[in-house]
Amino acid sequence: MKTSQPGVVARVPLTRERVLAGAAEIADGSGIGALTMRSLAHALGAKPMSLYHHVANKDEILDALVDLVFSEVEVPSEAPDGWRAAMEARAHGMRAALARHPWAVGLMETRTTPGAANLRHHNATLGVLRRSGFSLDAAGHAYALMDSYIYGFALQEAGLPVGKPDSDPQVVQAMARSIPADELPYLAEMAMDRALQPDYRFSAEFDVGLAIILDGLAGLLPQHPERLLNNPT
Amino acid sequence: MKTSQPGVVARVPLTRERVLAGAAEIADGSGIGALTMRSLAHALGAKPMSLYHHVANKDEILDALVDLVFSEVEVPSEAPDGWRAAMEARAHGMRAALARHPWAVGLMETRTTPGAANLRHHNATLGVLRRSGFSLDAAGHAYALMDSYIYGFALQEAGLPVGKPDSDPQVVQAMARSIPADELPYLAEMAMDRALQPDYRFSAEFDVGLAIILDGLAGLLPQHPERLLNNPT
DNA sequence: ACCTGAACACCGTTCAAGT
DNA sequence: ACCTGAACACCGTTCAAGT
Repeated sequence: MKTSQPGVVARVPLTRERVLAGAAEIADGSGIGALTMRSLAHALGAKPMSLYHHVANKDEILDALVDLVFSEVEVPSEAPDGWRAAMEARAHGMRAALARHPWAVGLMETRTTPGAANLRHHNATLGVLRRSGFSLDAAGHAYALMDSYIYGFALQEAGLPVGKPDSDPQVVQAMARSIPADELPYLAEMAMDRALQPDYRFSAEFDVGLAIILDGLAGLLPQHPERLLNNPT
Repeated sequence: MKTSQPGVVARVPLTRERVLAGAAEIADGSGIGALTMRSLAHALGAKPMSLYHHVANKDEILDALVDLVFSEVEVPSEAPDGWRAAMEARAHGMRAALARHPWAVGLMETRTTPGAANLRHHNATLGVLRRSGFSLDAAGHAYALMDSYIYGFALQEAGLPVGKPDSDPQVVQAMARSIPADELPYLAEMAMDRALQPDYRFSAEFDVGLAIILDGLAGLLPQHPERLLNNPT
C-alpha cells in the first residue's frame, strides 16, 4: 500500500475542518509559536501551499481558533436556578476552555472580528441577565466586569510558570526563594507563606473573586434600590 | 558634517537604554508586530547584529518592555487616604499604562520572568493591603481579583476596534448594524441602544467594575466578621 | 570594545505549472 | 478542482572578520 507513510496520517483530502482541527492540535500541544503554515501542512501530510485552498491566510486560521474555543463553552441556558447559577456555570466553562487552550487569551488582543460562536455566547449571556431583571446598563456593566475578570484570570494562569511544559517545581521554588526578603518583604511573605505552600492552588482563587463579583452584581438588580443603577457617583 | 544622515539620528553610540527606548517607540507607534530586530536596528541607525552587543536576544527586549510599562506606574504609597484610595489610584495608573501600550497585555501571557519594576509594584501593593489589616489570605485574594480585572479590562480595550489605527467609526457602525437582530436580539440591543450611543465610552465601565470589586474587598477585612476570611463556602 | 557582511535556517504568501 | 515547486521578501541569530 503505497498511500501509507510512516508517522503521517494516510492520504485524506484536506478540508477546512481538518486544517482548523490540526491547527488547534499543534497550538495545544506545542504552543501557538509552533503553529506555522509549514508545520501545519506537514502535520496534515500536505505542502504549505495546499492550505491556501481551504483558508484565506493564517489570520483566518487564528480567528477560527478563537471561535473554536468559544464553541467549546456551553451556552448559558434559560437559567432554571436563577441568573447567579447560570453566570457561575458560564464563568467556569469559559475559564476551563481558556485553561485548556492557554494560547487563546493571548490571541484575543489582536483578533477584532468575533466569530459566530463568540457572538452566540455573548448574546445568550446577555439574554440571561436581561430576562433576570438587569437593565440594559446593568447588563452592560455586569458583562464588562465578568469578562474582564475571566479573561484576566486566564491571562494570569497562562503566564504562571506552574502547569506549563517547563513546570519544574524545583525551578519555581528556586525562583520564589530568590526574592530578597529585605527589599521585597511582602512579596517574599506571600510567596513563601502562601503561594508555595503545598496545598495552594492559584486556580482556587477563581471562585473567591467570582463570588465577590456576583455579590456585587446582585446589587445592580432593581430589587436592590439602595444602589443606583446607572451613576453610582 | 558627514556624520549626519537624512532621516536618521546622528551617530550616537548604542546603549541598552537606547535600544529599549527605541523598541518601545516602535511598538507604541506601529504595533508589536512591527518590532523586529531589523526594524529596530534601522530606527537606531545601526545594523541588526549590533543590537546583540547590548541585549542577549529579542526575548530579553520583550521582557524589558513589559517591565518598562510597570515602571511607568506610580508605586502605591503609604495610603494616607486609606487602602481603598490607594488601590483606586493603582488600578487607574496600571490601566492607563496598559492603554498607552496596548501591546503590553498581550505580551504578559508569554513573559514568565517578572522584572524589577514588576516585583517592586507587586510588593508595594501587597504592603498597602497588609498594613491596612488584610490577612495574608485576604491580600492574596484581593490581589488575584484586582489584577485579573485590570489585565482583563486592558485586554478587552486592546481588542476593541475603537481607538486603534483602523478606528473608522463608520466601519464600527456598519459592523454593529450587521448583527442580525432576530438571531442575536440581546447583542443587537446592547450594540444599538447602548454601545453605539454617541455618549458611550467603554473606558467608563472601568470605574463601575472597580467600585464593585473594592466594595467586595472591604468585606474581607476583619472589621467585617460577617464574611468568613478564608473559606466562604 | 564595538560594529558588521555574509550566511543559515526559518517565516507567510504569490504565481505559474502540474494532475 | 485540488495540489505543489520554485521563488520572493521577510524573520532571529551565529560566526568570522573588520575597526
